[in-house]
Amino acid sequence: METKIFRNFLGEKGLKPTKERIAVLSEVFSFHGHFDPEYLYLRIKDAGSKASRASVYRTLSLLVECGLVKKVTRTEKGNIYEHTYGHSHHDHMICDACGEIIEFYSEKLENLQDEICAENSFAGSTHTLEIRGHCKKCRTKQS
Amino acid sequence: METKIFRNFLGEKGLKPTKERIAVLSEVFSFHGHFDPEYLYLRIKDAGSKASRASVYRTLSLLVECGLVKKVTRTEKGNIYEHTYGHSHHDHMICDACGEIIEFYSEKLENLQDEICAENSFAGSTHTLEIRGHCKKCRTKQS
DNA sequence: AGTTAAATTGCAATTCAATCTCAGTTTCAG
DNA sequence: CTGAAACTGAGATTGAATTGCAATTTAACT
Repeated sequence: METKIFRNFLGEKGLKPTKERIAVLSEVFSFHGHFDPEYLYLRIKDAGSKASRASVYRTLSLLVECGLVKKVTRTEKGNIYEHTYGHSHHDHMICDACGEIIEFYSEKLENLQDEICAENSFAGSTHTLEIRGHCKKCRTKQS
Repeated sequence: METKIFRNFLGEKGLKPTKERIAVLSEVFSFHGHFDPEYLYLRIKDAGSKASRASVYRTLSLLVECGLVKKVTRTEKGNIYEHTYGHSHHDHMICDACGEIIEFYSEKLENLQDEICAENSFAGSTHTLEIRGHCKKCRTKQS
């Protein structure tokens, strides 16, 4: 399914579904969780496919452009991505103590953000909300 | 006031309030708005003070560490900062076309986030919300 | 004021993610 | 099949950020 979407996207842009691009695509969807370009590059090699770092970067941009992948955040070590197809939108809470990442979703929150965008004549397309603090476990451990 | 806070912070860490550090500090608080390290470096030069790029970067880290300055976001062109002392909490909308940064604050949004934290037994301390899209100007320009 | 150890600076070198260049390769429409 | 256009990989390049280091500055203590 992802493949179909990607091939469609490429077709519409006059781009070609090369082995390298498909290798990147399949690897991105072969696991769950966050990743950075280098990690992905190594996984692709490991999987026996081949695609240079340059191709990984180039393909990643395409995947983001067609909405199959999202750039989650930028760290001091580079960009972090996650695949989004088949996963609904969510935001993150990150525990400063143990690093646990809790995903959450709130319809109300989404609507409120739309309202705020409208108030500012801003056409919002994506957002990132990251709440930092302490998770239940670490809260009690503290006291 | 900022100066007092910063001097205190330096004192506690056994660091020295050098001309360069103070020059960076004053320049940061001499204007309102967002900035990147290079822009700050040029402003300092312009103001007749002197501090190398290295010192600007090093001092900026200290200012973030002591809470007077906040790293707002990371763009493809580098980090963006803002001074926080004397400014209340707000979130950002960033235009993908022209890079404009719009600040906003919503009481409702804050409350809603508190609710969501409570639902997840999470003790939230800070958050970052960044909405990306197109600002009014770039919206109309597009069509 | 003078001395000295520790902190600091600036420059240049370095790092590292990301992008670009370009010659050789692959794709696919006709 | 064939050729034009699209792609690729390797290495060069970019640019923000960091670091090493010799020279300089700071400030605590005489």
